[in-house]
Amino acid sequence: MARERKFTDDQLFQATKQMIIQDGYEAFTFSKLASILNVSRGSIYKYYENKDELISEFLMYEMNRFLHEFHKLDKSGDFQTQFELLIDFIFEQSNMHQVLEIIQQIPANTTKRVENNKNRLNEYHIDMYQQLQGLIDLGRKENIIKNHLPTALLLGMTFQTIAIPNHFNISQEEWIASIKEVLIHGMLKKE
Amino acid sequence: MARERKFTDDQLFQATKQMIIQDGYEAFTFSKLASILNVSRGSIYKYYENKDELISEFLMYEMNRFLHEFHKLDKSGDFQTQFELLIDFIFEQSNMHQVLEIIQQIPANTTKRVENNKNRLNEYHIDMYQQLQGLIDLGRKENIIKNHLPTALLLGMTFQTIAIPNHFNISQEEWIASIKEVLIHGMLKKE
DNA sequence: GTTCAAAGTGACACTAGTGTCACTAAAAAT
DNA sequence: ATTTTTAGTGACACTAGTGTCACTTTGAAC
Repeated sequence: MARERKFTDDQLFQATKQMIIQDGYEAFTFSKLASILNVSRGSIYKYYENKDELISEFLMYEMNRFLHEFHKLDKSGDFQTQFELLIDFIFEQSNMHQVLEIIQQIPANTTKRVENNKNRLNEYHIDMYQQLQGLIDLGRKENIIKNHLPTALLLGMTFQTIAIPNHFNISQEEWIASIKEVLIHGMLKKE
Repeated sequence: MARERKFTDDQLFQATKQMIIQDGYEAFTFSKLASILNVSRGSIYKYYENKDELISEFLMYEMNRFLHEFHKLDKSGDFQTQFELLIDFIFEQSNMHQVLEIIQQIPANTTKRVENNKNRLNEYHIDMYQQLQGLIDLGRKENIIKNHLPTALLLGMTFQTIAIPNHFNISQEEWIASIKEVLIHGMLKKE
């Protein structure tokens, strides 16, 4: 086995996540990462040829973790129950939103490993989207969702809610309950 | 007046906008800007000490333009009319969303001119927020908005809708109409 | 204890950006 | 035509990052 490693993949990915969530893709550098991990920059190149490769591996890792949690969600209730569980889940995994946005920023023209990861990330994304589509379809089968609203919009609006800045520090509980209320029944009182 | 300028502020801001919308704050460089404007990098330093200063001036310019348009909106109708006009307006000005996000990314510890601009941008932001708050208050006075929903959330959800990716290229018209429908009445049919 | 394979290092050459400044160019004022 | 004033230039020194590689370190296997 030879020499012991000074850092695990988990440590590396955790540090990467923190850097990316805080400052975004561009601000991520091997230098900063190396200093967080207390190793020399050169040692990271033993495992990743460059930044794009490292980040694409990180995204695979995060995506796997996320999908694993996602699949554990209870799929037995009716539409509204499952929809509310989904929103709770999205808020539990709130920084996943920032992580997923990074996928778009990986440039083309890199190594095969990166291209490979990008393709697999896309497949994962489609897989997840299909499951969510299944949830909306359930609502349609129950005949409670307005027929003319596009599925893509309903999912988009749902996911986008986690990016709304809560400047006034309204409690998480009230915040989430209000989001559910608006998405499901709208902001206006019933006449 | 001496020698003629090779580029106007408008040209400079337009090029800046394009670069920032396409690639974000970090990717903006004096080198690229200079090459778009067909001047030497050095000449831009005649007007702006550095990137932060240039971008903060650009944001002032954009914000002024945006607020000017905003103030022209018809404020005479009832809540629902004005709200729908607001959403139409937001989509007309859709890249303003990306522009506003840049404000957060200007670092601290720069020149006084930058600090000054940041403060004024904040004031503008508050000004706009108060007007929007006025709109929500109108809805409350008309007694048609559910009382328990926080104003900040309603505005947040409204503004966030422009960032929803329309991957399936649903027509702008249908997209906006659906957003209005969900925000106002929710995704579920009335029982 | 020797060997050897993998982990880690730090110096090197390179790139792409920054900010400055003495200098040149051009248009307006005299 | 000369002067003045401002616009613009490009070379210079600097910084912060990249990717590489010969070399050192370490721990397990023999």
